[in-house]
Amino acid sequence: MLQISFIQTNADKVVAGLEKRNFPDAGNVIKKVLDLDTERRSIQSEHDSVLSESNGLSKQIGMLMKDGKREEAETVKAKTASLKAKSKTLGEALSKTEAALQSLLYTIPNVPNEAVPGGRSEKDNEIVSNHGSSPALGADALPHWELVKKYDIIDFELGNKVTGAGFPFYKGKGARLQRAMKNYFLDKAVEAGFVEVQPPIFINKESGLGTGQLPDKDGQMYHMTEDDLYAIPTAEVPITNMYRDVILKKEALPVKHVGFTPCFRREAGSWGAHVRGLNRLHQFDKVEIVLIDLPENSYDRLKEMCGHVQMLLESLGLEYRVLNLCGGDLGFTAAQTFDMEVFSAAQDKWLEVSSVSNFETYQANRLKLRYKEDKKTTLLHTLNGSALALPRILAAILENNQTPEGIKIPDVLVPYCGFDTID
RNA sequence: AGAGAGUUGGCAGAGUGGUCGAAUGCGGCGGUCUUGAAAACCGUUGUACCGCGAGGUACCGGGGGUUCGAAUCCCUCACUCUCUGCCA
Repeated sequence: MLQISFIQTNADKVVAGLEKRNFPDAGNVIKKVLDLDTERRSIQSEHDSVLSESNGLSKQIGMLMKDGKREEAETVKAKTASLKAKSKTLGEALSKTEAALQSLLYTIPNVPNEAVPGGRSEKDNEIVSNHGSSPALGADALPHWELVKKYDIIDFELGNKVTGAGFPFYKGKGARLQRAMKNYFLDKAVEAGFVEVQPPIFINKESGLGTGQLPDKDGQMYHMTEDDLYAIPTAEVPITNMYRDVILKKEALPVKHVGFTPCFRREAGSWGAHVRGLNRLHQFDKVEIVLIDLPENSYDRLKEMCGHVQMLLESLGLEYRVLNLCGGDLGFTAAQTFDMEVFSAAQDKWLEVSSVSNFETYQANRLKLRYKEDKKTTLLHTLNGSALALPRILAAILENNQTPEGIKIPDVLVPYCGFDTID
């Protein structure tokens, strides 16, 4: 969430930023925040001074008891009653105000970076660049959901039977190709200096709050009520939360991690005819890169991470484009996001395969992730990106590389697969 | 899952109702000494909030309670360890 100190000194900037996101009634919401904060401070001052007085009396009582002056102690004790009542009232008022401020802050998204274009929806995203090209497919070209049937490499019906829609089975060369991509993506990230981790795929409430999935996206995660755990929607959550309540030494920066996990998304309300096959799933595999660094470096790091993702896409020979997300399409916690979309030729569609974001201090403030220098602690910047999400890459490879002889596996994956054609 | 024992500052580890935000040791930082280093010695060393400041408040696993006063007593939850059970 946003830092209250930042809002205090940059109220206009915050309001303007929120308006760029089309956040409703930004001016009034920010005013409410500032009012609550003023109230909080005045209550705390008063509360603290009552506590201070009461602490003083308690100490007096202690000393009197020690000296055996029991009666004098009783006299002082009588004085504490009114203070106690006062401190109780003030304490309750303080918690109430703090809670109100906190929950209001939780509803406020991050302020977009200046380079984020204005706009309402994905239609307004800025296309930064186009790369590569897709093959001209014949009229008989099949979309991937037909191809996977033809070669029997993914079984959606079986998934329906065993679990439900959006939980496919990968079979034979389909499963092996998934495994190949996973290993290839992990190896490339490790080469780029990301330290591999294999995190838990369930997380607790604190972690959900730390990276901002809670309370904002409560309904989008699978929730196991028996143990009050959530299935992760992305490895970002457990990996970034490794650093919750951590004060890093400056020398430890940048922190770079990569992890492979399945990701679980309920996708409530976003199901429909336009999301066929692998385009949208409840469970999918993803390799995620996470980076933590000093505020002054974070936008350079964002570029580096985008560069890494682009290198992967180029090595796979896929046509892709880079989008600078507009304010209206930006995720709740992000200050700036670049999406990478690959062209899936047979369905004639761009598929988002990576989303690389800088959260600036928004997550760090919730996580209490800081670094220390000369006795001063400062919030760090967190970033993450997909590198990459597997199913949509698979969809594009299947469609773009289909030939009469079968589906050609990109050269870089052949050593990982052990075969060069799916036929 | 059952029984028992625990959870204290970066780490180790005292502290069982009152000047305890917390002894001591180690580590870290600064200094003295040294050609340099080590050793020794001296000093310093948590986080957040409020306050212009002086200073104040809170935090001893989380939450709640008893009390004028809680690291210390009570309740509750989580986690760790030991034994038993179960299990990839």
